[in-house]
Amino acid sequence: MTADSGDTGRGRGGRGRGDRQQQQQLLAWFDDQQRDLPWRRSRDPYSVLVSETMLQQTRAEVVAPRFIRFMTRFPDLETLAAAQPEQVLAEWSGLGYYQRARRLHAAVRQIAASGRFPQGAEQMRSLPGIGEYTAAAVASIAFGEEVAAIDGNVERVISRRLAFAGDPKLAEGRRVVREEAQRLLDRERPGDSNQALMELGATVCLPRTPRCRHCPIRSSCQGHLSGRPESFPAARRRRRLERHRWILVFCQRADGALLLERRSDEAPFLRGAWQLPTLELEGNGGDAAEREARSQRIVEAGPSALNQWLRRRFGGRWNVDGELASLRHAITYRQIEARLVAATASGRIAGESLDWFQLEEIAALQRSSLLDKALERALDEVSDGARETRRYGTDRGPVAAARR
DNA sequence: CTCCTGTGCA
DNA sequence: TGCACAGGAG
Repeated sequence: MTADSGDTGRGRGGRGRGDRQQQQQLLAWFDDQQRDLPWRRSRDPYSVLVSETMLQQTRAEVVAPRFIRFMTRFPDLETLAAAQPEQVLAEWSGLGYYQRARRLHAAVRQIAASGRFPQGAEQMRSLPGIGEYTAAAVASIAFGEEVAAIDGNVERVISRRLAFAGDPKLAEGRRVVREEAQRLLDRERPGDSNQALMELGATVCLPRTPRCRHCPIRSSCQGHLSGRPESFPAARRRRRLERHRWILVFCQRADGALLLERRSDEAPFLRGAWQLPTLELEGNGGDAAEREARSQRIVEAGPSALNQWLRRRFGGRWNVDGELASLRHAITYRQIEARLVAATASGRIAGESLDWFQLEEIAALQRSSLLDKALERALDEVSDGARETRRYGTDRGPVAAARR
């Protein structure tokens, strides 16, 4: 549903005249400049499915001879369906990603059993190994379905075309890219439109060095017009920040010794490091009891609940005196928001990974900089007076000194 | 969204 | 040796 009923605008999902012109320029370029690749000689859905599966993981030049071999050995869907998995894997050998070969085989067997190749992208999606991209590619190329096939190349081409500042992998970016890719589809030749965009990405709109002078649609490309096409797509955000909320317990004995806890060797990070006794309220650490504590929201229930939790975890009797400070600490993509509380303990404290240390001994331990940070803050707060400050001195203190 | 898979590259 | 990639799956 669209188009040229006199409107030049680009209402959402609609097509303006400019789109039509870009489509034609893109197709003309593709007709003229496309590489001669073996899978482009047939629109048979099975053949398209095989090539798309191979191309998911391997460059076209490498795939070309292997595709020919594969199609010689398994020329049609029924032949492949009848083959043993070992035969298929043997033919796939050297291409890697054997799980994909197994899924292709399983999908082909399902299709053969059903007696008919699924006619649309939507139906194909339910087959093993066929995701959004592959379904759209096969449906558009083999069946002329008007659906954009978005692979990494298309994502880059469109991001540049729009000078899109966001991350095309994220939900909003995916939507933006899909809508624009959809606009560039020619209704008569959606398969060629899709392939043209992918070809453009593979040969012209290259990741590092776009060759804009060779691009058939540069006149409408915002990235090109911006003068810095290579800066799109925007650098992908690093791994999503993991947020952790911890409570650090500062517990100092009358003789000045501090209670420390050694992190498990199986901890997701900071393995084996000594730290203040720590409650991990949020994050993926902690043992079973700790996860239970989280689920019961014990800490939100107040200090007495915290006392109980400490007793359960470490034994003895606990009394949380108050909050000393809150601090932030970042370790690569993990961000720790820590509340530092002071507590006193009495009775027998249990645990093999729990021990008392004099301040001078701490410097020799394996510890994270979070411990140092916390100790400085804690000693600072606790001293609360010139005499005490001189005694532990955050600047001259053994911990700070050892770190230098 | 987050994880996973092998591969290829730095 | 660790990370980026490129899709699919859960």
